[in-house]
Amino acid sequence: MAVLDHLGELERTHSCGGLRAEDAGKTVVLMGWIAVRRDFGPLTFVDLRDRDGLTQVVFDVEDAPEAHARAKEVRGEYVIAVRGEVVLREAAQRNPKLSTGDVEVQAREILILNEARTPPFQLDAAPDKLAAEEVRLKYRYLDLRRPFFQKNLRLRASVVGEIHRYMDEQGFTEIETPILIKSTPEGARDYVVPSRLHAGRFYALPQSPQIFKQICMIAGLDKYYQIARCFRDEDLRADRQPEFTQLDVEFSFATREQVYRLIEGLLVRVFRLVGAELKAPFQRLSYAEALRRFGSDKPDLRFGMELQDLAPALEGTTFAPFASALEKSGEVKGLVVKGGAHFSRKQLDELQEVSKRYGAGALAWIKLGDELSSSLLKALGEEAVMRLARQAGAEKNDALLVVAGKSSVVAASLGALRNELARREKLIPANAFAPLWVTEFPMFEYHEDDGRFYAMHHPFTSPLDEDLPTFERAVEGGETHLLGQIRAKAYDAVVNGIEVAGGSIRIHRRDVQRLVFKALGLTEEKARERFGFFLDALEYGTPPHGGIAAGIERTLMALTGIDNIRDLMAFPKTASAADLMIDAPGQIDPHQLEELHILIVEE
RNA sequence: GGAACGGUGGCCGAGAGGCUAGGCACUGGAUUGUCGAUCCAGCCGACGCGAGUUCGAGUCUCGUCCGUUCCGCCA
Repeated sequence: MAVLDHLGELERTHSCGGLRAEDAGKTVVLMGWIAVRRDFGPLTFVDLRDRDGLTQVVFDVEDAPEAHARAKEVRGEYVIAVRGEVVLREAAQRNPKLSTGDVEVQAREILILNEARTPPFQLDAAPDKLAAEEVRLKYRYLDLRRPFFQKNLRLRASVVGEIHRYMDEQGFTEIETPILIKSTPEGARDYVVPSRLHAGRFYALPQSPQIFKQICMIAGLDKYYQIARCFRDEDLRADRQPEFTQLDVEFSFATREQVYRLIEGLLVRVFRLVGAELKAPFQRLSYAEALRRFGSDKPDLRFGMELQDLAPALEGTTFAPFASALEKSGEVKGLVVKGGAHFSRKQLDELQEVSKRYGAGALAWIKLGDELSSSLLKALGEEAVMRLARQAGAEKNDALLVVAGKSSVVAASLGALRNELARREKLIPANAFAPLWVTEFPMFEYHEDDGRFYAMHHPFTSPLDEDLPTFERAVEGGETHLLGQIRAKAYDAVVNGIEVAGGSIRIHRRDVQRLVFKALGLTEEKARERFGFFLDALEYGTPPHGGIAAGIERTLMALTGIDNIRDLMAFPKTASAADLMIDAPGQIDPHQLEELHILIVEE
C-alpha cells in the first residue's frame, strides 16, 4: 500500500500527448495513469497516460533520489502527478511509435495521487488479443481508458459539435422534446414507464421525436433540430442499440431538394473532420432501382458487381427452379465475381449458406475456369450454361452465382452475397466514401402474416404528388392491390452501405392523412384514439413540412469504418439489452412496485 | 421467436475420453536507456452451471445461463 500524496494546488501544465522536441527545456507538470513501468534499478521509466497520449517519464536516482524511490512504488493504473524537465532524447533513444517519442520528462518530483487494484484485464492487449467483451463491458471504465475509445468518443463529440455549429448557421433552432411521452402503436416496441400518480397508466419513451417535431412545425417554429435520444425495445444488432442518438430535423415549406442540400452540406462538413471529402450533390437511386441493381435499399457503392437479370437467357427453360420462379413473377438473377473461377467447393458452400439465410433455396454457380464447371451443367447443358454466363457478362476466370425465387428473396440474398463477396475478394477500396440518396420508397409494405399493408416509413409520410390519383383509386375505389405501388416522398442517405439518415416530406393535408389511415385499415375512431391530438393540430393551419433524422452512431460507423455501434458509444448494452457494469435491468423493491400499482406475476 | 459460434487460471490461449501447454499480468529479487525491456525465482485453475453417457469427460450427449453474430423484428 502506497502512502498517497495530496494534489494540493498543483496544476497540470501539459497533457501526456502534447510534448514535442520544441518543448525541451521546459519544466512541466503532467498527471495521468501509469501505463507501464520499466525498472532498471537506478533508472526507472514510467509511461504516463492520459486521454491525449503517452509520455515517458524518467526517474534517475542521481538526479532525484527521493522521486526515484517513490516511483518504485507505483504500479499499473496508479494515478500520479509528475513535475520535471522536458529533455530531448538522444537520437538512438527516440521512439518513433510515440507522438511524444522525441522527448521525455526527467522527473524531479512525483505525487502518488491514487493507487489501483490490478486491472481484471490488460488494457494494452493487441486488438486481436482483447479480453472478452463481457469482461470489458463489466469494467467499462477501464476499457474506456484505452486510446481507441478515447479517440472514438472525442470524435463523436466533435461530430456533434460540428452538427450544432452547422445547424445553427443554417438558422435552425434546437428544441428539446419530452422523454416521457405516450405509447403509440405501430412501429417499434416502446420502452414503458409506469406512472405513480395515474394507477394503471404508463408513459412511453420516444422511439423518435416524430410527432413532436411535426407539432413544432404547426407551432410555427419553422426550423427545428435536436440531438435526440431515442429508445426502441427491439432485438439488438451490431448496429442497433436500445437507446441511440439521432440528429432530428424538421422544417417548414420543405421540399425534398432542400432536405437533400441541407444534409449533403452537413455530411460534407462532418466527414471533413476525418479528412474525407464527400462529393455533393450525392448520387441518387430510386428504391426500385437500388433493389434491382444492388439487391439492397442501402447499397454500398464503393464497388460495382451489380446484379444481372438472367431471365432473357432463360426463355422457355424447363428447369423447374428457374421456370417456376419466372412463372410466379419472381426472378432469376446473378452476380459476376471477377476472377471467381478459383472458388473451391467449400467456399461455394459458405456462400450458399449466406444466401440461404435470406431464404434462397439454392445457390447455383458457374465457373469459367480453364474448363467450364457448373452446378447447372447436368440440368441445363453446356450451351444453356454458357448462355447464362454471356447474359451476365461473365468472362474467362470469372464465376457467376445464381439465385432464383421470389423477387424479394433474390434481392436480399444476392444483395447480402454482394457485400460478402466484396469483403472476401477485397473489392472495397480503402478510404473511399460513397454517399447516395435512396428515394421514392414505397408508401406501404404488405405483410403476408396478417394480409394487410403497413406504412413503410410512418403514417405521416406524404405520397408522391403524381401517385395521388392512383392512391385515391386504391383506397376509395377499393383497388387495394395498387397500394404496393404508391411511392412516398421518403428518402434515405446511405454512405458505404450504411443507412445514416432517413426522412420524408410529411402530410400536411387532412384529406391525404385520412386516405393513409384508411389504407392502413385505421378507422376514423381508431385514428382519433391513437393520434387524436395530432389530427386536431393538423387542422389548425399546418404548413407543408418535412425533415430527416440522422443516426449519430451510424454516421460515425460510416466515418470510421468501425463495424460495431458499441465502439462508438460510452456505455452500450449487450445483445440481451443488459448493462453489465451497472447490472441493469434490475429489480425494484416492493415499496416502489406498490407505489406504481404494479404486481409482478411469476411465470 | 429461430439459427450459428463461443465460455479453460486475473487476461489471452493450446488441449477433439485417461498426466491440462505456453504467453501476458501479478509478487519478490537482480538490473543505468528501456519503450511488447531483460534475467532469476515465485504465484495462480478440477475447464460457465446442472444432469447424463463412460471404469474414466474441458474433451461426447442433453438442458440451462452468459457473450457475440445473423434471420425474424427494428412504422
